[in-house]
Amino acid sequence: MSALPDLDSLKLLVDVGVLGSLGQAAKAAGIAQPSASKRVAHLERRLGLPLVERTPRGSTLTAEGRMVAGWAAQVLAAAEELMRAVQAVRHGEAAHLRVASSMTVAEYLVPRWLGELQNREPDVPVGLDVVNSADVAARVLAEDVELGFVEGPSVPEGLDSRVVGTDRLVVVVAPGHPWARRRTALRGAELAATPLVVREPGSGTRETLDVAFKGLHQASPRLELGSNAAVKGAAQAGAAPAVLSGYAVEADVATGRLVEVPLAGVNLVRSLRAVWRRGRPLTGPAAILLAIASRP
Amino acid sequence: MSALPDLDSLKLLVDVGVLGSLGQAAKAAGIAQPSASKRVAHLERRLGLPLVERTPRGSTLTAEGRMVAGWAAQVLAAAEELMRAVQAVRHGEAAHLRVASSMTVAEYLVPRWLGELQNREPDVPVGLDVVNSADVAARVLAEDVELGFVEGPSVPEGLDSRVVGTDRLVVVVAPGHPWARRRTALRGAELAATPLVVREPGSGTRETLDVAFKGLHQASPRLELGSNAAVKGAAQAGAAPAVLSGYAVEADVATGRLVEVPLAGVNLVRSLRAVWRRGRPLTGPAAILLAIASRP
DNA sequence: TGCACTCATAGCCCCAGGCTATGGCCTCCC
DNA sequence: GGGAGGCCATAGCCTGGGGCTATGAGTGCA
Repeated sequence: MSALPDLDSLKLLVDVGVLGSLGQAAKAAGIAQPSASKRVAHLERRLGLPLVERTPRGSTLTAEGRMVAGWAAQVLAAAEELMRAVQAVRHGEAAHLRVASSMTVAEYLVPRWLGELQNREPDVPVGLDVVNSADVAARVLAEDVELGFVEGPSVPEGLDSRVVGTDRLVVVVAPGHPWARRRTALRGAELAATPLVVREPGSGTRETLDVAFKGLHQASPRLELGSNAAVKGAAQAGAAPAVLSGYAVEADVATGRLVEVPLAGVNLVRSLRAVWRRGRPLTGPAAILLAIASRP
Repeated sequence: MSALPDLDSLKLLVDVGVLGSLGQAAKAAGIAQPSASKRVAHLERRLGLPLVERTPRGSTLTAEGRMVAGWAAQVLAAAEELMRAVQAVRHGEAAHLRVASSMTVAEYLVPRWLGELQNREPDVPVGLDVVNSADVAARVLAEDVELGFVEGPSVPEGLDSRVVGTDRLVVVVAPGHPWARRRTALRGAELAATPLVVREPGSGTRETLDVAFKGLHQASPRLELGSNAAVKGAAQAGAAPAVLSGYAVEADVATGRLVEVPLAGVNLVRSLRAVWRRGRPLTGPAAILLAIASRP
């Protein structure tokens, strides 16, 4: 495990690239120029690459520096997404806009929408509750929150809704698992009869899966775990195939930590919906957020 | 700018979730238990959320903790991708497998492929050269590297190739720009006649653009910049519309920092190809990497 | 030739975060 | 009932990374 970099230093590097000098980047970071100088030098030592070309009239990134800055920007974007989501979770009380969401949507999509909302309306504090789908509906009905996001096809009575996306449950295995090399699509019956690593009963993911398996002979799960991360971990360790939201495994499949198994004959697509109280048209920030979420 | 979190602490949090106790997570991180205890407490204070439920027989994540751990996992994945890529760039000398790639592929796709290669063949040090497309071809021909990745349709003589993906140049503007609200697709002629923020001549991105504009009346660029990050920055600042690889702006569009403008009547799709010396079939790690990259 | 800008070095200082040692709490088992 | 063995938190010590200021060297411009 090759010690992780330090986000502040990465930010500094990116800023050097954008601003053209160590001193400017230091100012942007709120530190003195020599500190920035030292930090960047430290980063160069740690990565073992020359990153910055110093000249008496400014600094530019080396070829390596530009590459590293590109990757660093990705890391920073993810970190900012985290901070945004945390803000929203924390500001539950004082928020001008209150949103409730079930887990998958909250984890992978809501932070992005909130990011754009913040771009357009920087002054609106947003509160985010993450609960299960049934509770989302209850909160919207109780007018605890203006807007909710839920998974699954059923829209509880008393709510208006709009589809804002779709999620596909996928089957993933560790790269070493026999199914990783499978060329023929897996049939629903075979999947149902296999002991799987799955989310716990009551979660939206599990419910979708159980509905899809209705009528098939279904083996008991190999493991039931309470978070997407735990399920992924178990699957990576090779315990058994796992079934998870496509959003949750996107990055892992892209980087090869998990392999997606092709699937046929079983419908694991579910729509993601925004819901709000019927006959109570959305206004202000809630309307903007819905518009953002509805965009293709 | 709300101070960035610390990756080691995030890793610790994720590990607590997976391993079920602070002490275990501490051991995994190579630190003593009280240190981990303090770090996690510190993280909780900083984010303003209770993250961990401590009991005398272990610790589990709270609801908030599971959410934060989910986002943290995304950040950590991006950071690991960075470290992998840095390793590959640095190990240029001693590598058993040498790869050259042009910028866009190197920045957004190669680290992922290398990640999977490392999963399958942990002991192969990989060297990565990032140069422009012409140089990639030269290095492959000179047998400096076994495998190259280039953008664009032209395959230089003497090379075999396989398409491993496609990239689409997209037009993006700051959210405040008039085009951000445009409903009708932009025509090629209008785009060509607009002063744009673009990459420098000689870059693959610029070349593709110039080819697509051939025959149209073309305005001179508003700005020419040497990296995708710089172009994005200028576009975000509202300078002018920018044209960039879809991979480069994916995250920014998703989070609303940039808005993609629909485009019609001009072909900005280019294929990404793996190239190798003709008549020199790939073997060993190079063959595996090609197989990984070729996967849909 | 001075001024304005760049960056690096030197030297000081402080606290964040590491460590060990200890104690409370709970469960399991003898 | 009473260890034993997990868990965690607190206390107190110590070190080093990384902050700061002050300064000097290099370059370009007026």
